Amino acid sequence: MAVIRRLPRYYQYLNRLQKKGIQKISSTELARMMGLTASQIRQDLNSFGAYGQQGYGYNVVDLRFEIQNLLGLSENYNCIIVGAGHLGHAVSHYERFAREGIYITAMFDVDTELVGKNVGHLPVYHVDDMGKYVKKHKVDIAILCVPADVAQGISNLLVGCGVKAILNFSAFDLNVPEDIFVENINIIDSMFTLTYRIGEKKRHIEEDLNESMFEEEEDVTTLF
Amino acid sequence: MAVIRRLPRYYQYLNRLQKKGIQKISSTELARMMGLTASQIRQDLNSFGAYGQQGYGYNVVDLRFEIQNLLGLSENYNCIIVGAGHLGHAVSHYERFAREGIYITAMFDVDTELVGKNVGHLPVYHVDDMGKYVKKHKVDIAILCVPADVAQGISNLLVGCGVKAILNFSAFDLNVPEDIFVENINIIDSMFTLTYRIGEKKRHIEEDLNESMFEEEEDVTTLF
DNA sequence: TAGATTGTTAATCGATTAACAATC
DNA sequence: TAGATTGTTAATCGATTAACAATC
Repeated sequence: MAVIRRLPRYYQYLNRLQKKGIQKISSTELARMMGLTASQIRQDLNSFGAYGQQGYGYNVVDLRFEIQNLLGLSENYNCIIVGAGHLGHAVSHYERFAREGIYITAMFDVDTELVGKNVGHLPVYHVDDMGKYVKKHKVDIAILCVPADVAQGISNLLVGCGVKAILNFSAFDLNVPEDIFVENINIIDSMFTLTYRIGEKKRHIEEDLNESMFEEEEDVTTLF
Repeated sequence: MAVIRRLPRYYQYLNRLQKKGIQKISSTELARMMGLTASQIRQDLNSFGAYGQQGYGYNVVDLRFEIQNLLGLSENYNCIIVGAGHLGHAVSHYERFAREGIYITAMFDVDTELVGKNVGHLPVYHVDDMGKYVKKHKVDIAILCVPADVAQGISNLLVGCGVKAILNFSAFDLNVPEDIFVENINIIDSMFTLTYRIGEKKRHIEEDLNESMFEEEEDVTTLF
């Protein structure tokens, strides 16, 4: 799992290298670029198959292609956004998804102000019609942009009608059967790791200050 | 670091328990709720200080308060959003931040259509005025909602004028001095871990099919 | 062939889990 | 006191790093 979470980043960097027209890359060079160790990169890539060539390095185009395959990006995916609020709205504008074969085809909401209208190029339907839509269009992935208090209910609906995976932006830990994949993006929690680190740094500085004050005191006693 | 990433979740669950009026919680019970082991919870909490009481468990109110402090949430933070596009717009509507003392006070963009206007209750200023604003208002945290190709440039500006931490929504790995904290939220990458898992499952199913076909063949040979 | 760099094994490190003594 | 549950040490597990033989 630790390796899998690095795969999209490998893919990102290889895309850029390819765009720059760079043909080969060594684990050492890629490590330097990505802030990893060369050893880890070789270990990671090798765990999926020997994509490199001794004495040469990795062929950028080939490796990019292999990782694209590993990430399942040679397939197409149907996708919906549930929750047509600001966040759903924002995600609907990510053009990158379509370029990787991930097609967002509709949005769902309960707000009658929104239902029937279009958000960007996407139609907004009522959540009541979601089950039928998901089955008819064989939706693979749902992007959940609803408030925490309705997230579990919506999730149950989605699972019930055959969605395979959920990208969950709600601040609620969904309970799903183990064959359904959930990826959580929790903006609040991410922010809290920042406030933690700012606070921790502050505590350290205060500690150091106290220590140096203590040292001064010791110096004073030494005087007597 | 692994523990720190769990802290916001502990905080979340303890908030809910407190709201429900539950007064004490054992590591076993909390573990069940959160899908962790009781051992891990005791280890985690103990690494910050002995907040529990043997034979009783953890006092919900006290523990919640301790974790709130650990997360630095007894302090206030000034925060800006850079990039007044859909995503910046969406984040500006997160009311939870203000309730935890994280005050978003302004947005910045280069789009002259947006500059001077208001997005929600937030004024949108030009990025050229960002440095002055950050210094004047002692901005601690910047939420970066800009395209990948300008992210590093904006990051340099922010670091240069004294921002302590960046919540980075751009699909670009920022290069910052080591005393600046960056938390990445990469929606595309998160999506790719889902497509990976869907693809992996598919591969497993195909494998199993091949195996059972192979077994059948063996059965046939046994017949002769 | 010599140089470079992978693939792979072994060593290290860190995080999780198990176990139980301490103690409320 | 007995029961419950933490705090803490030791054992296990997994992930990262180091090292080097294989080989292009």
